[in-house]
Amino acid sequence: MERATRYSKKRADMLTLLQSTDCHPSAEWVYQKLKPTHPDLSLGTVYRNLIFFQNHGLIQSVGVVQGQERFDAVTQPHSHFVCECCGSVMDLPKITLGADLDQSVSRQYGLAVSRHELTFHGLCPTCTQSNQQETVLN
Amino acid sequence: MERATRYSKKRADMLTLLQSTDCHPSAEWVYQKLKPTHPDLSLGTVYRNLIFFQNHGLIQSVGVVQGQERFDAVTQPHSHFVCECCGSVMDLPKITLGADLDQSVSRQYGLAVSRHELTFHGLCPTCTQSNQQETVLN
DNA sequence: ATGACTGCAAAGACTTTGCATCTTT
DNA sequence: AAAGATGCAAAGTCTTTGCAGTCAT
Repeated sequence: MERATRYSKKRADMLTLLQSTDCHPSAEWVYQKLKPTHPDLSLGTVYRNLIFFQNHGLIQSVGVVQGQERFDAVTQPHSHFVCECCGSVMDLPKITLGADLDQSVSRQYGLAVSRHELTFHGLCPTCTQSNQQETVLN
Repeated sequence: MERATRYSKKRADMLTLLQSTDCHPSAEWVYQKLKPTHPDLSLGTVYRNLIFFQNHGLIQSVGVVQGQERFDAVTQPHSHFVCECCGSVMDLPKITLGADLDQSVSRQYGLAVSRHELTFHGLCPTCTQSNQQETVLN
């Protein structure tokens, strides 16, 4: 038995918002962005709809960055870069590994692989620059 | 100015423990394992030492799985598999991408890449089996 | 009318932190 | 003796959840 799903303006706007940004939002970010147009929005609703979208395959978790879970509405395969300093997450669309890798791992290790995630860590241009300035100043 | 570091039996035992397991422990796991030999151990100390080890390059975070941060004392490059059902994390030593990939991303995107992480998601053999049993029973 | 969706606030889970005490050097 | 390491408990952050009211169908 599936649970029926009904229309909700807030949910609809939330999905549109998620699909129109590439910043890999956190719950808090979504909440703040929607607050102006939906003054009575609740953070609980944001969390509940994030779970809803995940269950329906509309978004995926990109993982937890600096304590906050981040999400991505892009379903095409691509990699991510996470800045260890400011926590920004960016897409690396050119870097892909191919879905056959999942099958290869499945076979080699006897696992039921459903997806993979390739994430690079380091410093974004902005943070690299401010780190250098710090070095000069000290 | 660096802060001096002094010997501590608890810290030493904690590192040994981390280095002698491949289960990618959480803070809680470490705490429970050390409790028998260190009855007065505090969870705060575990967290503080995990940060200490990270700062000294002795362990790395594998990310947050089902709400808990997991760590790895293996420094050689390798990939991971995370079971979405039970949260177990296993090494995939045969699957590596080569460090030149980091440099390639650095050049292509103008980022200071320090490392990458390749993680596969799916169901481990145990959970695959119990899921099938459920299906049969329903 | 039914049942899904939401706001609100409380509760939960994990992690961090302040302070007094103990330990290493 | 000085300064790092720890225990304990309180506080902090992010997320989940129960319940009553609201809204879509």
